[in-house]
Parts: sequence; C-alpha cells; structure tokens
Amino acid sequence: MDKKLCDGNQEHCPKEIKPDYDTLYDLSEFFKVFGDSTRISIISVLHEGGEMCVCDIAETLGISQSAISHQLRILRTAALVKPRREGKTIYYSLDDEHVSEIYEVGLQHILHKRGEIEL
Amino acid sequence: MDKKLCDGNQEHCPKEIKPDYDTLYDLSEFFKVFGDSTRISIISVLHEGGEMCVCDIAETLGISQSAISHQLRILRTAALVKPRREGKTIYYSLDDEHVSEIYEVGLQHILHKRGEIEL
DNA sequence: AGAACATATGAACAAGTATTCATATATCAA
DNA sequence: TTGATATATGAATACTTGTTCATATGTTCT
Repeated sequence: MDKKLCDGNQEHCPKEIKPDYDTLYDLSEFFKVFGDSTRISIISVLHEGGEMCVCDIAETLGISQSAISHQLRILRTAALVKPRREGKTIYYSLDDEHVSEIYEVGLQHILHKRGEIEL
Repeated sequence: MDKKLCDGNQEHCPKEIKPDYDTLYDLSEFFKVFGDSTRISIISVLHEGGEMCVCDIAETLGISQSAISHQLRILRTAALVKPRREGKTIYYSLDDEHVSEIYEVGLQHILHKRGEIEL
C-alpha cells in the first residue's frame, strides 16, 4: 500500500459498505471461468445445442479433445456444467440457470456495444 | 486437433448453430475483466458507493494506488467504468447498466451456492 | 515558478494458466 | 481377453497477467 493520500473523510470521500473479501474472491473466481474463449465456446454450444458429448463439442469448436476435456473439468468443478454417462459416451449440459442468464446478458452486452441490437 | 473420433452424424451428435468466433472471443474478454478479485472489488465498491475517487477506492480496499490505477485502466478500456475529473481528483463510476446486472446475478449465484439466500 | 497532491504508466518480476503430447482409465463388442 | 472407442489427466512448455517500484503527467495553491 502506498502512503496515505487522503483521510477518507473529505467531501469527495463517500463512506460505504465494506465488501466481504471472501465473497468477492469467490465471485471473481466464478467469472474467471467465463473468461476464456474455449470455455465460453463450450458454454455457448451447450446453450445452443443442449446436451452434447465431448467429441462433438471438440469437433464443433475445432479444438482438440484433450483441451476440451481439460476445460470441461474446470467447468465441472465450478458447477457450470454437469456430466451424464451413457455407455462410453459422456454428455455434458449446463448445470445452473444462472449460467445461461449470465451468458445471455453478457452476449447481449457485446452485441449492444457493436450496435447489432437495440436496447 | 486430435484424430477424428466420430463422424458427427450419429444419434448422440445433435447438429446446432456454429458459434461466431469473434463474438465468443469478445465475450470471454468481457468476462475476463470481471474475473479478478481486485477488479471485482472495484466494481463492488462502485456499485455500493456510487461515484468514488481513486484514492478512496484504494484505501477502502487496502490496495496500492498504483495497482488500483492499473486495474481502473483495464476497466475503463473495457467501458465498465467511466471517469469524471474534478480538479485534481478523478471520480469513477460504473459505466454500463449491464455491469451492475452481471455483478448482481453473479453475486446472487455465489450466495445461492452457499445457501445464504433462497431462490 | 515551485511545491504538494492525485492519478497514470512503463519496466521487471512472479505467479497463474491453456495447450500439446503421451498415456491412463473406462466401456463395449467380438 | 483383446481391440476399439470415448474421455480424463499428468507433465512440460509457452503465454498471459497482476503487482511493485520508480517516475511521469496533470492540477491547484502560494
């Protein structure tokens, strides 16, 4: 921390709720999961296509099976996707409704910034 | 890419919309901005406290002015916060309503996972 | 102009992370 | 059991990124 620059009690210093560090840390970890192009692509195809097996996700995105599998583990650990085994095949789908909501709001934001949709 | 594992036309291979790579990349970059504890803390205090100057953000969070300034630049570049100068002081506030919305939905998700709120 | 304060920024270092490659596990069929 | 298919994972590497330190820019006051 640099040296104190102001006492925090001046006119330009509104006093507010001190944020809970653990919550904010967990929140940043949660968003971090969305913050990778491979993972958001996986979320996207599961959002569009519903349940999908690993090999199809990999083929659809043109990314190696290994890379997809590594990222699916991160998504699974964060409880953003859930697996369902059927024989040799394992199907993944979005786990939480919040995931879809956040994906959609984010997408809307991106498209809005591009001027592709009106809001 | 690993060798092809299935032809993508079997029963377990639903065909769906190919996601636009540029959009998904931008989206992941957008979420990446939320995916850091310092930045999400800044977003949090601006969400709670409204407009705030750099030194107060730094003091509130207990993080150096330099680190805050670096992160504010990233937030500013991504259009998540906007600056307003008043003399020597520069006040920052959240720029987009989507920012608040995504922050709130994410926070709700975290608290929900902890069982702290009902939904 | 010079001093003091508020913020920004470049360079360097440390820490984190996504991919590839090789291999392991698991299921099914013959 | 052996072979083929589907997925998972450990290790190594290359890349990204957040912080610190030092310094620069910009503003106000005297």
